[in-house]
Amino acid sequence: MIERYVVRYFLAVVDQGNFTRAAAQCRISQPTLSVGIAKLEASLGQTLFLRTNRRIELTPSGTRFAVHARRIEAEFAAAERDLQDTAPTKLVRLGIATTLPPSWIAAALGRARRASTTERLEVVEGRSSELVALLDRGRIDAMLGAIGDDPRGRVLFEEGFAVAVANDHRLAGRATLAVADVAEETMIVRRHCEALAETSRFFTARGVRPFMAARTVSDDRALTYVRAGLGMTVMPSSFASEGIAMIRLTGFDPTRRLGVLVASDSASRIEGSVMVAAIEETFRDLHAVRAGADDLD
Amino acid sequence: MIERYVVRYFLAVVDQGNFTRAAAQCRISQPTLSVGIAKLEASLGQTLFLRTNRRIELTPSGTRFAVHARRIEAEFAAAERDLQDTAPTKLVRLGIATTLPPSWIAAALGRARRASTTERLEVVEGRSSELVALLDRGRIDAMLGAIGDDPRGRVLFEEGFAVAVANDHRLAGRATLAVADVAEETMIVRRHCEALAETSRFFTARGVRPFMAARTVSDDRALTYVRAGLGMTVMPSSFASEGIAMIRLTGFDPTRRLGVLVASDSASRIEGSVMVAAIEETFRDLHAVRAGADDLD
DNA sequence: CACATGCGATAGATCGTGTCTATGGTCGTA
DNA sequence: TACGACCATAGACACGATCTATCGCATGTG
Repeated sequence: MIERYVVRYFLAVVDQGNFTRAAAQCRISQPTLSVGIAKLEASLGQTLFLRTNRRIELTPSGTRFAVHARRIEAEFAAAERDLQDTAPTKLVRLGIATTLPPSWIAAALGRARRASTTERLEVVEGRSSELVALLDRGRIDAMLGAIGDDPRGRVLFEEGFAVAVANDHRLAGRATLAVADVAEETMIVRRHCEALAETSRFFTARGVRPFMAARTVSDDRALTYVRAGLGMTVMPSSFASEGIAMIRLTGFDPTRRLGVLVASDSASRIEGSVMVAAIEETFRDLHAVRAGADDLD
Repeated sequence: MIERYVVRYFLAVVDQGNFTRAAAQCRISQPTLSVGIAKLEASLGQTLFLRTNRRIELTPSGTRFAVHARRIEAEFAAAERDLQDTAPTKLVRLGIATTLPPSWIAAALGRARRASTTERLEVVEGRSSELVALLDRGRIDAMLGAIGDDPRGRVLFEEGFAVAVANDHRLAGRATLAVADVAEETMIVRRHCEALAETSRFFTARGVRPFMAARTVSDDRALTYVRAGLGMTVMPSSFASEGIAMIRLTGFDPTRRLGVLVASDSASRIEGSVMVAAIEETFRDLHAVRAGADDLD
């Protein structure tokens, strides 16, 4: 009996023309997809793809099946859409970590709003660790932020940390910085930073103790200080912005894994959420753009 | 994400108007179906059925979903049919136990032949135990016969054993027989009978030792002997036939479970087989008819 | 030619979840 | 009041969808 998931695998291969990319699109591993297609072919008694080593080709049977597959998926989608429309407005309580760039959050929320009128979004701010606690207590349905290696989480991307200096700073042109370069510099402490502990350990281990000119829990404030020339600070690479140069510090490479975490008991409600999907998409896109522009991580 | 199997569950409920019967139709347990429907409703954010205690009713959303569900199933079916038609003729090597009534086998094979022209059937005869061995060695794809409590098997029905006597025998009119009734009778031994061991144990345990007038491995021969008045014999109830009366022997109630067993490695090839399905159907029907006509088991 | 790279298939282990049995709750009916 | 018909819930189990690791096979590239 053909199940829907293999139909999705099949269409992914048709769309991507390649098993590996198709697997990525379905968010499964390549072997899983391979097995799935094999199973489909077995239960139809037909070969659907010709695997020449350079590219995948549809067999005649494959082409024929593609028509049905498209209709099947379309019909599922139609059913979901149709029923979704009349579903009572559902509330998604989303926690968003304050350590995400505000511009990204703005973009994501805007896109989420445009994505659906049948869902209401309720945003709760907080540090990632606080949000996880809220999630466990059932106060929010999902969270977006640093998720560490929590097995329940889905990673959207991973990013490194770098030193933010003002564009007119004497070190602004440098591609990388050594510890010695910053030893005599003035720094600003972002007290809420996920990598704060690791940062101070990094410096003390190397016998370096820069002067701390300010301590803040606001990223905006920290960036303002940097732009004003008060000092430099360590931030996630994604905070790159106007008037600021992000420079990698050699030997210092903690990373944070940004992604979503869904409360197990609200999983079914969140699953089909267009808004959450839109938000995830936005973050992935934004990261892709940034990663293309410079490659700090 | 709605999977196909829940759509099938949904349609079964719509068709049967009742969770319990729907579960039976899907060959799953009632709780499984309950959970499945609940899952479907959750992921659509809609109640699909009104469970009043006496009957199940579709909600408006349910009615709407039913339209899509029907289309989805139709499309899956169309895909399977479409591709099946051009699939290379597939060979189903089916083992059939000799302890099944020949008339049933004839009916089943006839219906199987009419069911499909894209499958070829190769029949191997043998005792159930021999067929299991062939199955394990990969020499046949499936077998039909007594399957005991093999967990791999699907039971079609269960039947008891009874004493076959000629219609003109002095005991022919009796509803049941006691051990004493047959103590002085002449019996015919069906050496290949699944219940042979149990039968002799039954008699010896009661200190009864009927005269054995013949030993045979052919059911036809045994029936002929019985009709000819040579003696009586113990057979599965399904062997009831013209000129023979089947009488239950009180205190003697071994049963045999008739069903199909599919080789695990050819499961995918057999799964969609129209012929195997037709054969199963035939046996179920025949058993139902017989069970309705008389109730020996 | 040797080596690297990209891609799909296979094998074995793991884990999620579909399925089961057992049981409870709620109506109707005798 | 007891019983039967029916669906929901809970906990256990088992299968299979999925994963990681690895192989084999082509095709480039120095």
